[in-house]
Amino acid sequence: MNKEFILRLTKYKRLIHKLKSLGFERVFSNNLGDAIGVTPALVRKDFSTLHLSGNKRGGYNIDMLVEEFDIILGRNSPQNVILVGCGRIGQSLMNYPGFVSDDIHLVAGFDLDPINVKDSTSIPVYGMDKLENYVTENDIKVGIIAVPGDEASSVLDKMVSVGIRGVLNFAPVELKCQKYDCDCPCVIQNVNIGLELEHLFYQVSTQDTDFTAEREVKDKKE
Amino acid sequence: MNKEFILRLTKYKRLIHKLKSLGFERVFSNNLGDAIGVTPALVRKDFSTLHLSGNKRGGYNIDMLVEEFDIILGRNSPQNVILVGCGRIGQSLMNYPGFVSDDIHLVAGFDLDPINVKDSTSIPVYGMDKLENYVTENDIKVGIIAVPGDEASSVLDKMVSVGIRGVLNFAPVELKCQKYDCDCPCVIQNVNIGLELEHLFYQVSTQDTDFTAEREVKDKKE
DNA sequence: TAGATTGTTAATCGATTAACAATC
DNA sequence: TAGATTGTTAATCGATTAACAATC
Repeated sequence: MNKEFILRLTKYKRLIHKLKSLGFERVFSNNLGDAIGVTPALVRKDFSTLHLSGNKRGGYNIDMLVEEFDIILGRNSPQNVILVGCGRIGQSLMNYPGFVSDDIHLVAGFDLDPINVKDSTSIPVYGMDKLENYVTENDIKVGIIAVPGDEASSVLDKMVSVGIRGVLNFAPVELKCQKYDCDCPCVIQNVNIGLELEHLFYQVSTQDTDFTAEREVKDKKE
Repeated sequence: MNKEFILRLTKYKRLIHKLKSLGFERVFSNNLGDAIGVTPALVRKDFSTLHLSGNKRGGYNIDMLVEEFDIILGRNSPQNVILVGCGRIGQSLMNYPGFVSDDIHLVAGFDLDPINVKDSTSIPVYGMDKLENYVTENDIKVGIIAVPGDEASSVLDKMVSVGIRGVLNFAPVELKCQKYDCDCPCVIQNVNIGLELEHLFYQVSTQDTDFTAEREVKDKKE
């Protein structure tokens, strides 16, 4: 539900997998908290919310956690993703090494431009007309958009209409799913590189300068 | 300070620029709130925090807002960024169209591998040995990391040591600035594509299924 | 047993919102 | 003036944390 909460889940899961590979058999809430940067109380609260229980003295069983987190995070169903837009950004995603280690499979690419429709990599690239069939036949739920900004919105509509429920958008426009409004059946995550950089510039410029000082002055007044 | 707050600032700024280009001369807190999806009260609070004041009946002056936001977000100093790692991801960033529209200038690339050191695009690519000189001479504060995961950490150290204060990391490892600990002089923003996709899978899988239901049952008990 | 750790409740904290006096 | 909008205070809300009883 909550974004921070989901982020923690993913971190727990990764950490737990690492601990298991190191041979740990149990772990305490304070270890987990230290490692992901939260208080032990929050770890226990989160686990309690997820109905994961530990032993009053022995902490949490690693094997149980691994198993439960795989269920919670849907790791037992295949993590298949398609990509729409196989230009430069799309092509680098097809070669992104992070997917392999995360057990996410980029299974197919789609593109309007026939120039990009080729099997230059190990991932097949089809024309947009094949999208609907592929998605329904392979029960794909998540897709990546890597098309130019002006095509992004219509590509999104198309994807939603064929059944995609989650979208990671790299096009430099902020996409929202408007069709079904609030009750939108598609989750969209925008990765806006320009926006991220603007954040950074702002943070760097205010890191140790007047703005912080101004706020402190203001805070003291209160 | 607050991440949400900074995100809003960037949204305000973009919106205000758009409104100015449409010929608006003033705008009200409720217009701004509607457009960026927050309450008018929060808009007024934010503006108040930033010492931006409006007229009791005439709203906020667009020209004033444009000018002030450019100052607040550091838009009057050049938004120059360097890139370390000019492999596939790096190269697609060099061609990323979002930078142009955001007025961010990717001014140079650096790479360890001499194969990537060439001027294939309009942006020059240097060897890593040139990094320090370039950064100091051009007073660069922000950089992008697009190297393989196992090189990311040492590249970060190098960048921080030559004076980079903000980093956008595309390597599939979560980077933290450890050297100076909490008092870290470098802000790091990790763009972890695998993590984003995992979020999506999780959200899609729980969108309308048991987990939400379970929580609701639990909430009712309370 | 004594010590340690969970699970949960109540307190805290911070961000957002509602409400309204001030005023253009 | 009457109406509309700001600026700010107090209330609300939700998430995090502290604390501690239960218990292994």
